[in-house]
Amino acid sequence: MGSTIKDVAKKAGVSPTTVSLVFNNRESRVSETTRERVMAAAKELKYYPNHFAASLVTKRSHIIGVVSDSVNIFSAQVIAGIVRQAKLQGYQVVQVSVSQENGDDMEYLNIFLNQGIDGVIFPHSSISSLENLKNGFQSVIRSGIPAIAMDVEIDGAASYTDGCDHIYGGYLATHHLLDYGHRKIGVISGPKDYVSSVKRLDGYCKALDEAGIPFDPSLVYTGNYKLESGQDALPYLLGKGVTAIFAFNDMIALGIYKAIRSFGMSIPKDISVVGYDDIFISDVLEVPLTTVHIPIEDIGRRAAQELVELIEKKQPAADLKKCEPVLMVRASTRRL
Amino acid sequence: MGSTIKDVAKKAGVSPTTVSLVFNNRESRVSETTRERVMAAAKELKYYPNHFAASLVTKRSHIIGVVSDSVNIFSAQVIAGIVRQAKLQGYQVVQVSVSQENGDDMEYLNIFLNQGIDGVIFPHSSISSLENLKNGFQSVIRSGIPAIAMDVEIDGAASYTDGCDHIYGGYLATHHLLDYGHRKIGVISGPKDYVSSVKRLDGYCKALDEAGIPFDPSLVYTGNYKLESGQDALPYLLGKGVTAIFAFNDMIALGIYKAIRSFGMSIPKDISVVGYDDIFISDVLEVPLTTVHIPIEDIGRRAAQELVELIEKKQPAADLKKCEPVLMVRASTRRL
DNA sequence: TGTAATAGATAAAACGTTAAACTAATTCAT
DNA sequence: ATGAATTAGTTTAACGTTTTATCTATTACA
Repeated sequence: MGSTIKDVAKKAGVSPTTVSLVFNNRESRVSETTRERVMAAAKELKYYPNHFAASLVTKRSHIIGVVSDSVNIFSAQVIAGIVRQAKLQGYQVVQVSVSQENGDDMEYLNIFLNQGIDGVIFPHSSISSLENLKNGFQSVIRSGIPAIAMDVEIDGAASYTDGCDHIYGGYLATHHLLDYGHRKIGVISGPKDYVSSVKRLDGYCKALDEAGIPFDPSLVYTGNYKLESGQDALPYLLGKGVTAIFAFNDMIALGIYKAIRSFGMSIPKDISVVGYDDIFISDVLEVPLTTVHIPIEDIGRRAAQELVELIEKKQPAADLKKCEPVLMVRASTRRL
Repeated sequence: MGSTIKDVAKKAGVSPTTVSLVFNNRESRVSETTRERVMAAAKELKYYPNHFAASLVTKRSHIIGVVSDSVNIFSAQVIAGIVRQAKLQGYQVVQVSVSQENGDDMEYLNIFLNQGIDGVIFPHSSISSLENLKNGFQSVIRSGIPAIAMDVEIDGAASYTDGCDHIYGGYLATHHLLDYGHRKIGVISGPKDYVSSVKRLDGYCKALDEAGIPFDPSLVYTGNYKLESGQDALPYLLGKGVTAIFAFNDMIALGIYKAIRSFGMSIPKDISVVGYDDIFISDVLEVPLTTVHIPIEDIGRRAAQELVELIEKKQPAADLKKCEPVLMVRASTRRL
């Protein structure tokens, strides 16, 4: 189709290697004047490097994979961030879908890896089964490709937990409820292996501790970050006599909303609710949701940045400073 | 890294060409016995073809691009469908993000195209500015690469409108409201150039016509499929004295919800609302939204299928039969 | 029986790039 | 003035496929 490096070389009166050098910014190797000559020739011939050819020899594709078997409103935003950051750093993002149904998908993943992907991200809760996630991740690790599993720690490998201070986030939410006079505060968490969930719980405990309230494990319902968790947990927690609930993400909070309605009760009159994430939905509800805001897209960006670091420097990035969650007080919590 | 076609050839006692033949399913060219021998050798050596090398000579990458500058809950689902279907047909999907800010992004798009993408999809409302969408699309078309712009018709080119019968969908929604006794029914549409919007309006008119009610253009507010449209349009339509509103998507309906609340009014007491799309949110609201359900992911799948057809057969797919929207009657509409 | 057709396999030449090793010319330190 | 170091560039050989044309048996046919 287009013109090749040779055409440019000929036109500029240099060797193909020189053209290559120019396009790969090995500035030290080529003088300013030839550099300009080459660029001019390239522009005139509408030359764009053929990445496939380059990949063939460099063994580097500048492509990273995002593995998922489902998208939700949260992971979609994370992925958007990954895509954006990747582009900035000269990488393309391909979405590798592994459908949860059939088991041979990890085989598929392997094939995929062998096709020259530079690195892989398993974004936040985008694989519905933890078992699958771990298998997939381990399979990638074995293949020697840099990989990052967001939010899940897997045998201390190149895993990663997003750069947000979720202990603080959990603290904020809980502190707010305590401040409003609540003493029995229920929790609906995410899965136990999710770092985000563990940390939010830490923050919850910390706030409780500060207020001199003993931690009661029976007030913690282990959910799965999905709407159903909220629905299922509500009756249980109501039974425990809580006056407020800290939902570890907004989807769970929505589940509470849904369930509370079916009981003919209302928020925040009968119960106060705090969510987490601040997905756009929060302020669209009849009773706007009080929630902990985190920069979701940034989290994706960080992951991408981290991965590129891993790919190019062969080592984890010097830790970026964590971003601070901020509490958005809206209408779903009330003073006792 | 892995083994090459030559290793397999050696092990199987055949030439590399033969191995290639086997892996490209040129069944006619190789006997069953050698075929098996080759496969056995390949499996033993864990051989996977190197796509970059292949692409270099075939000029085909088996990669399709999805161009977007933003994701929303709807487009995310569409994209998920694209990814899934693409995988099924042996294609990978890369997300090309074009940020709305700077104009030289179409330049970026060009570079990208020259890197060997087989086809491109501009999914549903994933480019925020129509102008940008058209520019981008045209730029792709010029480059000669098969392209599909979902929902927008662009100079009769290889564009595409999703396989849903939106006229019928618009009819369903309107008919429902008429059935409930509403006579003045407002509309908040999507952008004028969106096929989905035009069709839904057609359906609206058809239903009105059937009921013997003249079409009143002043009851149609042109929105942009976003929440703000709903908020902005509500006062206007209320002023017109409508008793019901057909929002052309659920986001608009959410905007109505938000605005109505601020007026101290309520749904469906003061006004009936029908949405469109049935994004998951619909039944999570305090007043579950009556809406027209369409199979969003399928729409993505179809687009992918269509594109692959275009790529491989060089012609539009024989038209797949359109999918039927179905009305989900919930609580946001009431009998007058 | 001899020739034509066919099935099955292969050799060699691309595809467009980069890496490694090399050369020539210039600069620099002593 | 001499040799070492530096700068700017080139030559050559990969990288792992597919394609085209070619070759060799084998089978079919008259």
